[in-house]
Amino acid sequence: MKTTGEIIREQREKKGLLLRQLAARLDIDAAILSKIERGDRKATREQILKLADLLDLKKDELLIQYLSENIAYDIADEDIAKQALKVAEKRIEYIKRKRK
Amino acid sequence: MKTTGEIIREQREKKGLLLRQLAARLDIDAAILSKIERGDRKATREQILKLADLLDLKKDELLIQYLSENIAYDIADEDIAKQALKVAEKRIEYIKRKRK
DNA sequence: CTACTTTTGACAAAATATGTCAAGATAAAA
DNA sequence: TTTTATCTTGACATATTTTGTCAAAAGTAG
Repeated sequence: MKTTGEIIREQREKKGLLLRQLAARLDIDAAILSKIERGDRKATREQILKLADLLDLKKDELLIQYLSENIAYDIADEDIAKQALKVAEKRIEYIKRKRK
Repeated sequence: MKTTGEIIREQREKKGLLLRQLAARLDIDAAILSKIERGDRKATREQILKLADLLDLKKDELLIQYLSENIAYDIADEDIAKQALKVAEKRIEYIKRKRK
């Protein structure tokens, strides 16, 4: 299963971009982008959207990867992780229903 | 659907405890507990476990409520919330499989 | 070796989370 | 209705986490 960072690195290399070049466009130091690609640091939501744009990746797909990774990271250590996800799903349905 | 705060408040009242009393046992100001019960502030994971203990609630159940609420809060605004949850589930399975 | 890219770690700044306190709102008792 | 106790709210302080910079080390190709 690919990480968000791996997806980004692959696509950056496909485009022939250096860390330095892509980082400049993101307005951050190359060190951070390196860490993001390697999974040492999390990107921000804004950076993910910019990256999708700059690398011609589908925004929604990359965002799903990114969000799911954050969620998994938050609860993977919990024995009850799966149950928490199930309840979260119901909660979200509930919230969306209520908003209409 | 009940919030974690509502569950806590109900149980505190069932036990006949004042905010001040329960807060003291949690080692925080009553103001914070009030906010937690009303959904103004998030509890910490540690506080949730202590609360389950002090209020005779099942640790796992309260923790599931709490975690699911945090997850839902994080992504409820996203159109792709549900898809992110699905992928998160797969990711968690993947992580757990890998660990063994 | 040299020149270039990437990685790493120490540190700084910014943002967020967590808490205290005191004053205001609410409600029940006298 | 005044008094008393509880709860709520908002301003502020502190602590923790996140996000970033920089420079040196490590890796890679000519």
